[in-house]
Amino acid sequence: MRLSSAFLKTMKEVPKEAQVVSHQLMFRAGMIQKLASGIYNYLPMALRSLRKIEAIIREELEKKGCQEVLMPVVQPAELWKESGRWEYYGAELLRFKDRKESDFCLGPTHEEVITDMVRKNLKSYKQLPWNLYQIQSKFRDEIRPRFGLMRGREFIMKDAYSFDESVEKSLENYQLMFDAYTEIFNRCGLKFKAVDAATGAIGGDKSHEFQVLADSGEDGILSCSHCGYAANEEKAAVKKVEYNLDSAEFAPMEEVHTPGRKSIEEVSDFLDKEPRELIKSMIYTIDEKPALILVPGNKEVNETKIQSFFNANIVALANDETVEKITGADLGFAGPIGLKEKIYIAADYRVDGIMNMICGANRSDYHLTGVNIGRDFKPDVYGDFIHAYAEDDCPVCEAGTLEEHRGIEVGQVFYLGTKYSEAMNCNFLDRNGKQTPAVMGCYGIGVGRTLAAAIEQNHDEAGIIWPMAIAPYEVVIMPLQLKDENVTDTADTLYKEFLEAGIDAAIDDRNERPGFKFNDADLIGYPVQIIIGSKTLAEGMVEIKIRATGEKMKINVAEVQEWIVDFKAEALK
RNA sequence: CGGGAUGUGGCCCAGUGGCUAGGGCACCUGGUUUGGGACCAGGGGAUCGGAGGUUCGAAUCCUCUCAUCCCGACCA
Repeated sequence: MRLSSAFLKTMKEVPKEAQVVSHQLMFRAGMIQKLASGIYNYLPMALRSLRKIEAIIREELEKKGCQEVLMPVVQPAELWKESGRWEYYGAELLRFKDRKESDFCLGPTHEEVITDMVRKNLKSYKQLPWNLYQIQSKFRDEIRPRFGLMRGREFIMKDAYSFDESVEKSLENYQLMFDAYTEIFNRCGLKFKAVDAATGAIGGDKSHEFQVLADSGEDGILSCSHCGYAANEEKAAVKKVEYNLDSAEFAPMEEVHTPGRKSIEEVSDFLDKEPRELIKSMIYTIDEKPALILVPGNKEVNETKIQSFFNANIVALANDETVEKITGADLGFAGPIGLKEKIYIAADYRVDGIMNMICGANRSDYHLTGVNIGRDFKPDVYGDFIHAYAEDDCPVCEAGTLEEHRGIEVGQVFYLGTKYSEAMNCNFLDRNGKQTPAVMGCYGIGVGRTLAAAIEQNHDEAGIIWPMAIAPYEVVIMPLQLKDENVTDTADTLYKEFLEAGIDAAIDDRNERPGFKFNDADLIGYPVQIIIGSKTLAEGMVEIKIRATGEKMKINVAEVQEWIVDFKAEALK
């Protein structure tokens, strides 16, 4: 590319709306332009990098036997009604009607469409496995788009869907994709962690996220200091046995007057007890059915864990009216004993270890003390319902504690099971001639977010520092004195040689002063700058600057091409 | 959706009742420059987010509205 005619405008100043580094640098380097909130034009520099990421994705997926397809952005409501998601996907799904008043939506993801596509072709187990992917624009009407390409509304995503005849085969596919993702992000030059993850609205019950480590990341990751355990903080398990207050014996259960004391702090202060001796009793609505969740008073309820434990679509705190109806008391005095309505009681494992606990009495201004599981009540089920935090003990090994990092989720793999294939009758004849739903997995990579994450992880005060594999151009040739024909001729010759040698080269032939070109080159972040100046060239040399290290060297003109080919090969290893 | 803030040329900002709305960056022309975002001179570009109102007079005050950003809730 000759920069003199490039569609490129760099900026010294940052638009004030750009808050994170990747957003600022992409603006300044002339890579993106905002069209509306969370909706961007990708300019040539950005698109070149995006295409390179896509090429890496395609290569690695094809290696694993995936096949590329392309599905529509516009999807009919019927399919979404069939899967049940038309109702509960919520406002993030952008819906509209066509001229015949039929309902449509812009695809935020493609489980419905692919399942429909596959069921029309799938007859026999002999056809499987299939793993189909596409790279395409998605639209999600995010409540609060932010941080440029990190959380846009329209964004480029690679989504893949696997179909297998059995759970075992599906999990094999899951592992193949896990491995492919590891390759892909390694090749993109990113430092990342694969972590246990919650499944959210996609459904299913096994998932990993690929998190690029960066302080600006929106996700918290907890990983063990000792073993390999790592999980999204919303999913991170908590070690099972933690509390055993070890009281000598059961105390009698008594009702105590606690006027106006509602919160854990208020009650524990008032009764002069530790928060961990109290039981936090929260009434949740889980897919519209109320349930009581019990956790130790010093812990926080984790709604994500409740959602996956109950395999629920929607989990929310019950409204005040519901709580008062169920407890027969004001808000703040709920407990497991004496509820006016019989509802499901789910207790965190750690509640089991607490003796002579304190909880709400289901009577306004009263709490119960000396409550004991077994004698006074019994939960319907136990589970892990609390938030994990940094410095908690590792749930897996004996030695480690959890450490927190920030991460940018660039990819996620899900084992789905038969959630969609059953809802949408995506069946095949198995080895015994029986109709069986296909076992599915789905796998996403945010392509634009990967680009943004790469910048978050690779930049300095001057600008972007592209990893070689995803740089828009691998090298920029910078003739400094355009009036010196020796300089311009040498630059042109090298430029042609580079292109012939398969090097992505740009030539900065703009009539600008050297300082301007240096700053632009640093900002745009070409991995290598070839600087051609009259004085050095008179000695038959050109100067090379390596962006990542700042290292500069002089090299004979005749050796430049070989050098750059070698340097690129080394960088891509 | 709750809280906070901001809309003045492509970008950053000044102007908070009074003349023809200013500066810097960017852009165009001419000249001088040419190894880390040059300098001088000239020039083009704005119905001050939009609508309504108050006023002799509104970018400035009031009402409504739209858009954008931040925090939260929410979210593969």
